[in-house]
Amino acid sequence: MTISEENYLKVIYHLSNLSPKGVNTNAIAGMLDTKASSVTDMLKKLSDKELVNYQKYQGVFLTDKGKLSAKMIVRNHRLWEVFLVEKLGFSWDEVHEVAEELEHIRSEKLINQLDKFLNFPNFDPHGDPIPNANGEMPTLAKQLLAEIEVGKITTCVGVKDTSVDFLQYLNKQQISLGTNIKVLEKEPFDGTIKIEINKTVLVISDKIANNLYVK
Amino acid sequence: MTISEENYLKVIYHLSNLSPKGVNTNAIAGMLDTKASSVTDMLKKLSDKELVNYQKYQGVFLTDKGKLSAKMIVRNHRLWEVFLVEKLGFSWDEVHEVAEELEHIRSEKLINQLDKFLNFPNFDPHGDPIPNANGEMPTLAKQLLAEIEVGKITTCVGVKDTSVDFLQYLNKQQISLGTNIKVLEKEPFDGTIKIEINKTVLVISDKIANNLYVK
DNA sequence: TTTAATTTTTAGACAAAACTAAAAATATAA
DNA sequence: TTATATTTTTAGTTTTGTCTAAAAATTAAA
Repeated sequence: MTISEENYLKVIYHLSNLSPKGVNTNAIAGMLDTKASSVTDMLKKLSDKELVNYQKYQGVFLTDKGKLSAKMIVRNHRLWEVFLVEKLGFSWDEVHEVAEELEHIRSEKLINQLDKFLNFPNFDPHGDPIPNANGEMPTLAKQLLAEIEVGKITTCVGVKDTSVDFLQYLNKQQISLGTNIKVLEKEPFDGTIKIEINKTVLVISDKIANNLYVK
Repeated sequence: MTISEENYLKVIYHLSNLSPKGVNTNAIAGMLDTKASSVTDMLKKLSDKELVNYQKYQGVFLTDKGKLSAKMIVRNHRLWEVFLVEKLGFSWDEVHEVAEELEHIRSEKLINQLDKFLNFPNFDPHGDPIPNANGEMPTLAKQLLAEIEVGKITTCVGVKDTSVDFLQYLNKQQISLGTNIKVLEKEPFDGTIKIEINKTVLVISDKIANNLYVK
């Protein structure tokens, strides 16, 4: 499997969670920053290899084989992210780009030994679950901060948006995985929320509250 | 720079130590398992990028720029080899293939943090020197075992041939970096040498003795 | 339901890096 | 020194993954 094929599989995997009735050609093109015609070409190739079920104009689905391949790439990506943060001192907003390259290194032994070296982590630095060697995903009941009632205290366990801008905003506000957050007040008019973190009171927008996972 | 370009630079770098009057097209083709015509094409491209000095039919030299690039690839390769052995439990005959992929990951921060994480090692698991971030190479006075006088005790510090077969032969004989070797007897007729390792007496061929570095 | 807009696919082309086969240059041997 | 062998280069293809432009299918709107 080429790196390009792996990137398509990964994107289709992520998109199929959002659109369970077939992933659109345009959506894939958007994620990979390429043209729809290129996507069509690649879907034919992936289909020939039985990694996807593809019918012209009808969107695409991963086969079981394709899904497992995609999960292994996600596993690689997330394990490398843990390594970069825990062992090499990267911050959570710096790891994505490098992990995009490292995820394509082809060695079962490498990734399984890395997993062991990191003590079989269940979640990556953004709180996303890491598939195990069989492709099984750990689960964690989590909610968006926007859904928490006033007065409750919760703990940050993940981010929905993993963009550098959002992560750096969280750094600035001293919010990271494990941070305790108390919901003080919700403004119905615009959805802003007043919260308390480490004895500091802070007002955050609904956009922030809808991208932070808590438990 | 593409991965292919990097591989050419690396090979030219290794070969220029052996043939200081310009590296042959055929030699490069042999190392990269490709055809001479492909090499010619690539030499033109590397020449356009000022990574090599290339004159038709006259062999090729690395420019300073090319030499530094090559050293950085070698640095990456050897640091990853140290990581694989020291942290992930690989043996010295298993690391080369994976390091061939890891060496192409493009991130200054990654490699410099890895270097730090590994405690700035000077030599890789085969005893080869690791260039520092400026491209400077540590040196170590070493000799081939074949050159050692009868009666002397030396320590294994490296291998010249890093092939899997040779490394596994050494595993079988319990020879690794740091092993003490006493030269008991040399047979002038065929160059075989009788040595003592850990109180065990062993006869090795001249081929072995000419591929083991000692100090 | 017919028309318009959007999405997707096809057809044909291109760049990178390889290949084959033939030509040119260099090196070796008679 | 001429002839032969070897090495290297050129010329022309191929494959992978991309692109543009145009055609076809689907979806949305009048």
